[in-house]
This record gives sequence, C-alpha cells and structure tokens, in this order.
Amino acid sequence: MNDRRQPKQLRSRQTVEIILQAVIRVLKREGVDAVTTNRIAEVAGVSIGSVYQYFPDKRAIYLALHERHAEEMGLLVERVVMEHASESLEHFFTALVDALIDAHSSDPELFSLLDAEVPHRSAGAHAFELRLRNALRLVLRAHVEGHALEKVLFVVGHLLDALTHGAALARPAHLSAKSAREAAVHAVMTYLRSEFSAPRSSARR
Amino acid sequence: MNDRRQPKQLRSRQTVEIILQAVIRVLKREGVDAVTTNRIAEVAGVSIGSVYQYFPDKRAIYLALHERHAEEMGLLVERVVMEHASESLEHFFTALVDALIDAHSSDPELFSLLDAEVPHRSAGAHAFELRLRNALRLVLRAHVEGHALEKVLFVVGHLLDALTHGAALARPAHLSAKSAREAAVHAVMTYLRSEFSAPRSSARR
Amino acid sequence: MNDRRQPKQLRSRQTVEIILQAVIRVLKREGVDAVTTNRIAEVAGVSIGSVYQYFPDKRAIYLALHERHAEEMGLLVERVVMEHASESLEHFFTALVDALIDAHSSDPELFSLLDAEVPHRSAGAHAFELRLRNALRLVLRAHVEGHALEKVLFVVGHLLDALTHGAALARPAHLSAKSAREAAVHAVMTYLRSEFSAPRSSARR
Amino acid sequence: MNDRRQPKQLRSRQTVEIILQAVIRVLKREGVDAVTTNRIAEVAGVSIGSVYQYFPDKRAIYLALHERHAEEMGLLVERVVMEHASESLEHFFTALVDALIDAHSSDPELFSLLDAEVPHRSAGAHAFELRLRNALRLVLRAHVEGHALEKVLFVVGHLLDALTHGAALARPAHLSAKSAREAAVHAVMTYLRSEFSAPRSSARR
DNA sequence: CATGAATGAGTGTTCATTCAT
DNA sequence: AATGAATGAACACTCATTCAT
Repeated sequence: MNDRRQPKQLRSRQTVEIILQAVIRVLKREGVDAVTTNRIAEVAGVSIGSVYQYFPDKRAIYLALHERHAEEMGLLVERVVMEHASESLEHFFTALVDALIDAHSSDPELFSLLDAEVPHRSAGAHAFELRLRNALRLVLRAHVEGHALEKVLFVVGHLLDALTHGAALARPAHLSAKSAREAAVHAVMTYLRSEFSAPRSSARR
Repeated sequence: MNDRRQPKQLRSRQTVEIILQAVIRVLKREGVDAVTTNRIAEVAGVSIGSVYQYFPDKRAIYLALHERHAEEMGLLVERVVMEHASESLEHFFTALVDALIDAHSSDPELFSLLDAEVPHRSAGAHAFELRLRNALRLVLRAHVEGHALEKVLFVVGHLLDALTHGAALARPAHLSAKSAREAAVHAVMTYLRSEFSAPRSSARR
Repeated sequence: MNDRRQPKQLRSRQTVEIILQAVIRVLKREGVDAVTTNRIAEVAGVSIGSVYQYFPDKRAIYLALHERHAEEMGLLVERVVMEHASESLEHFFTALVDALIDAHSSDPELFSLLDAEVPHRSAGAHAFELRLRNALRLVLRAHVEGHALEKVLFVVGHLLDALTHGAALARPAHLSAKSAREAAVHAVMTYLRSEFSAPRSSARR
Repeated sequence: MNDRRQPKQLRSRQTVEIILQAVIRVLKREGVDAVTTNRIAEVAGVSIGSVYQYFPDKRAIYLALHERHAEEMGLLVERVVMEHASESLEHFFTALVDALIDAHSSDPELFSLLDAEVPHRSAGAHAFELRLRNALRLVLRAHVEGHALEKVLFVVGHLLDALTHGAALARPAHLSAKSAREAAVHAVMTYLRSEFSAPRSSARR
C-alpha cells in the first residue's frame, strides 16, 4: 500500500531502468537543480505518471540509484576477492584499489548527489559496508588475530575509501593517476605489515 | 563586488553571527528540510529582509558557514603546528588527530549539509586544504625528499581526513574512541616511516 | 447513446453491482478522499478498464448509486402506501417515518457524498420526488382541496425530509430515537389537521 | 506553527476579505470545478503566496467562509429575537422565517459547496446551532415545560431549517414565494400550538 | 538600516481516463 | 470483454527573493 508495484515483468524493469538512466543524464547534462521529477520523466521519454507507478516519491528514485550503486560495488569487491584472494596481499589490494577507483571515476556528480539525498544509514549503504567488511575479513583473517581484526578492518576500510575517492575525484594536478593508485596500495600495505608484525594490542610504543 | 556590505560595525557583525547560529540551530532541531530562509530569520529573531542585507542569496549563507568552519580548522591546524612541531612526529600527529576529531564531533549533520550545498572546489575548502598542506609540508619537509613530498602530502592528507571523520562520525560500536584515535595515528606513522626509509620512487616492490 | 453497453447479461449486472458496492466499502472504510476510480476498481477486484466498460466517467458511478438509492426509497414509499393507506393518516405517517428513518440510518456518509457529487436536479432525485409527491397526493387528496394540495405537499415533503434526516443523522443526545420518531409524526399530523379544518386559503389568521 | 499569521492589521484583514469574496465570485461565475487555489488568487488579484500567508490550506478557506456564514446567521437570529421577541409568537416566527429565507436566497451554490467541503460537525456549524437553539429557548421557555423543551427545539429547529432552505432553494414553480413563507410559519405555529395545549408527554393520542 | 507582506515561478504529486495487448 | 500500464493535464502548495513602508 505504501510501495508502488514491484517491477516483475520485463517491460516494467526496462521502464525503471530508463528512469534511473534519465536521472543520471539530467544530472550530468543540466546540473543538480534540473533534476526534477517532471524533467526526469521528460528525458526518460515516459510520462510523469509512469515515474510514480514505480517510485512512491522522489527520494525513492535516489534511493534506488544508491542501492544499485551499492550493489554494483558489492559485486565488484566480491569479484576481486574471488579472482585475487589466492595471490599475494599486495596483488589483491592493487586489484581492489584499481577496481574501486575505476568504478568511481565515471560519475562523480552522481555520487555527490546520492550522498546528499540518501540518508547515510540507508539499507543500501549498510549492505555495501557489510560486504566490504566481510570480503576484507575473509582475506585478512589469516594474518590478523581475532581481537585486532575489527580495528584493522576499520582502518583499512576508511583508508581504501578515502584514497580511492581521493584518487578518482580529487587528485592534485602534479600527481599522476598511476602514482595515486600506487600510493593508496602502499599506504594500505605498510599499515597491514605493521599490524602483522606487532599484533599485540592496539597502537605500539 | 559580489558580496553585500561588509559588516564593519559591531552591530552588523553580531547580526551575521546570529543568523549563522540560527542555521545551525534549525538544522539540528528541525532537520535539513526545515532550513528555509524564512525559518532562519524567524529563529534568528531578525526579519527576512535583514538576512538579505548581509547575504546575497541562500547559498551565500552556507558558504559563509563553510568558510567559518574552514577558518576554524585552519587555525586549529596551525596552532597544533606551533605547539607540537618541535616534538616527535608521533606526538605531533597524536595532537593533530585529537584536535581534528574533537572539532568534528560536535555537529556531524552540519558538515554533511555544508558538503552537500557548497561547491566542492569553493574558496573556503581550497584555503583549508592549502593551509593543511602547508602545515604538513612544514613538518615533513625535514624527512621527505622534495619530489616525493607532494605524494606524501596527498596520502597523509586523505588519510587524516578519512580516519578522523571516520572516528568522529562513523566509529563501529566495538571500537573505542581511544582505539580509533590510536589507530589513526598509527596508520599515519607507519606510512610515513615507510616513506622515510625508502624515499626512492613511489611504491616498493 | 450516452451510456456504455447496457448490462443485459447476468455477468455484467453482477460486475456493475460489485463496483457500486466497492464505492460504498471504500467510502466507509477509507474516507471520501480515498474514493478514486483506481481504488474502486482495486477493491471491486476488477480492472480499471472494466469500470470504464460500464460507466462513461466517474460522475456516472455516483449517479448510478444515487439512482439506485432513489429507486429504493421510491419502492419503500410505495410499499408503505400499499400497506397502510387504508388505515388512519396517523398510522400511515408513523409507518412512513419509521421506514424513512430506518433507510437513512445505515449509510450517512454515503448520502452526504451523493448529495455533494450528484447535481441536485438529477433524474434520480427528480424521480423520487415525483414518486413521493404522487404517493402523498394519493393519500391526502381525500382530505385536502385541490388548490391547496400543492402547498401541503411542499410542506409535508420538506417536513418529512428534514425530520427523518434529523432523526437518523443528527439527533441530540438527550432525545431518544423513539421520541424523535413520534415528534416527527406529531409535527406532520398537527400541520395536516390544521389544513383540513381550514382549507380556505393559505395561512390562517 | 500550524496556523498562518492571524490578520490583525487592517491591510491583512482586507486581503483575507478579498480572498473570500474571490472564492464566491469564482464559484458563481465559473462553477465548482474552477475553484482552485491558483484561480482564487488570480481573481482576488493577489498572489497565490498571499493566499497561503493567511490560510494553511484550501480547506481552511472553505472553513473561514463557512464560519463567516454561520456568524452572519447567528447575528441575524439574535437581531430578530431582540426586535420581535416581545411581539406575538406568530410575528416572531414570521420575522425569523423571512430573515432566514432572505439570507439563503443570495448564494445557493455557495452553501452547497460549503456543506460538501466543511466537516459537518465543524466549530462554526456547532456555534450557529447553539445560538439558534438559545434564541428559540429564550422565546419558547415561557410557553413550554422544561422537560418537553428540548424535543420542541429539535422539531422547530429542523422545521425552520428544512422549510426555509426549501423555500429559498427548491420552491416548486406553482408555489409563490409568499405562500412558501406563510406555509413555513403556519407549520411551525400549528406544531407549537399543539405542544402548548398538550404539554403532557411526547405525541398525543 | 530594518521590516515583513507580498510575490510567483516552479515543485512534487494525484487521479480520471485511454488504449495496446 | 477484460486488462492494467501508461498518460498528462491539473492541482495544492513551497520558499527564495523583492520592495514599499
């Protein structure tokens, strides 16, 4: 009664997809302020009524976009784990950093918009964090003792987030893309090595 | 030229301050959607006309708030440099991390709002980054070779940003505030140490 | 020519009935604002297309409901005439008042809605008034002279309408249902008696 | 916080009045469906924003109109009491019936609209009923015993309502306005006389 | 300088109705 | 006949901004 009809059939799924693509198109071509429900419908080539057939309100459109992004990132992380977990940690993190940076390089404005419009503790965001955490845990649990694991996950998680976002969206002019990627991997690795050799408690010294 | 009359007199400066405080009050007490210019004026106890006497439009209010925050952060960083640059690097970064986390712990919603509403490459944001960069450069130039310095600044800057924001706004339940601070310092220090001992190029093999 | 296909077949007649019942259900359970064509179809368990198979537009649905109600009231009045016209006038009006109050006690909101949505001089309303007028004329023509009859019918008609609606929908707390019925009959009877004994012109001195 | 600013100043009071007059004008000249908030503003010659400065939503406009009407009717009834209570009952009710019919003859569509849009147990409606009841009580308490008074008020109230509305809005073609007024007074008087001479219980035998 | 009533372009949203399947 | 996805004109309402006082 609260949600609109779930898109089960092919036609419906396509319409939903077209609407979401339209949001991205409007955002990139006309700016944030142009992202109105009527403009979305217009660019999508569907009627405004059809938009509301699938989304209860505007926020729900952003939420769907956010969830789709989180789902894509989740799949990405898991694929990297599957493909590179058996290699060295450095190879694994190189692959992960590359994948994350590539994924975020495409639509910077979109992610800003979603961050602003979607409640930060939404289902999609939480699901992704869980998946990233699980993926990293799988890879790191062989190297880090249980009681230090959560701290390491916290640090590595934020570190990846900050450095990949930084490399994708806010890289200084005099730092090459390649250098930024290498620096990110290097920062993660030196941190991890220090935790491996000194698994005692929290901070050494 | 772009701004309205500069508040030179005491009375004016006070009014500006009252308006900015009102924004924060409305935001924290009534949520983002309640932050309208009319509501701001009402809560500030001034007329809407007076608001427009000091700010050309709504965005300018956010910008002023953002700039004030950047200025505060800048002063903070510089004070830490003055007070702790002569101590060990670890002491310096401990003090810096503490200061940054404390500063961000007060108004998480406010910073989200500002991030969303203020263009990311605004004057205020740029000024702060410059000041942080300069401060770090001052402290690190004794330890890092010139051509690697920019990369190190990039990494350390983002690292501080991510870990202090993470510690202030998104710390996991099972990680104590103290542990989070220590972990942040530790991550920075291990990264720096690796760069000191191997200043050759970018990432080691 | 104006109406869609006449429901000749059993199936069709049932569908029409289901739709009309659905209107009443939605109205009573969800309020006036929930009475939309789509919701009617949903609750009726038929497609919105089927609703438009039988009704040219929304107003036609209300009109059908109104006509059905008028028809029921007409039958009611005529049955009371058949059964009680040979008794005393007081018995007759007692039976009529009882029947009308009972009929209106069931769905007060419905009648309000119909009154609001159906043009007051609609076919259904007119037909009912005609039948009531005819019924009363049949009963009263033995007692009232022709040229005063129309005035008496006007007064008695409105009197019945007001007092039965009042008794059914807006009876004061301290007046029993029985008293209200008796008062209605009494008011009609005293008026009639005054007209019988003084059939001269309009109002007595 | 829920209501808009109360019109205290002259200018404001005038604006409110202009808006209410505009509703009536639109209704009479363009029909019910044309009564939209934007059209009201347009016809009133004020901006839509000004309408919402004084009324929290559309329903509130109807409510204000309804309350104003109820207030006018209340004043009317009380004036009739002041002027005619010392005369005979027949003179009093003649004056009252005349006043009520005149008052309702002006804007029949308006009253239908208000009836449809304003919750039937609104403050305004209740206030008027109370005032009418009190007025009648003042006049009738000298003639009717206390325990029968409420019943008499119920009957006379509805009788006046039905017959004056009927005379103003739905008078049959072959019944003159004068006759309708006389008939209304006559019906009230005969009912009252029967209650005066037989104050026993409810309905006589 | 300060006020706050007034403005009105523009928004999100609804819902009676159509028509391809 | 029946379906229900799609339509889109139209609505109630918001809020940044202006300007006469």
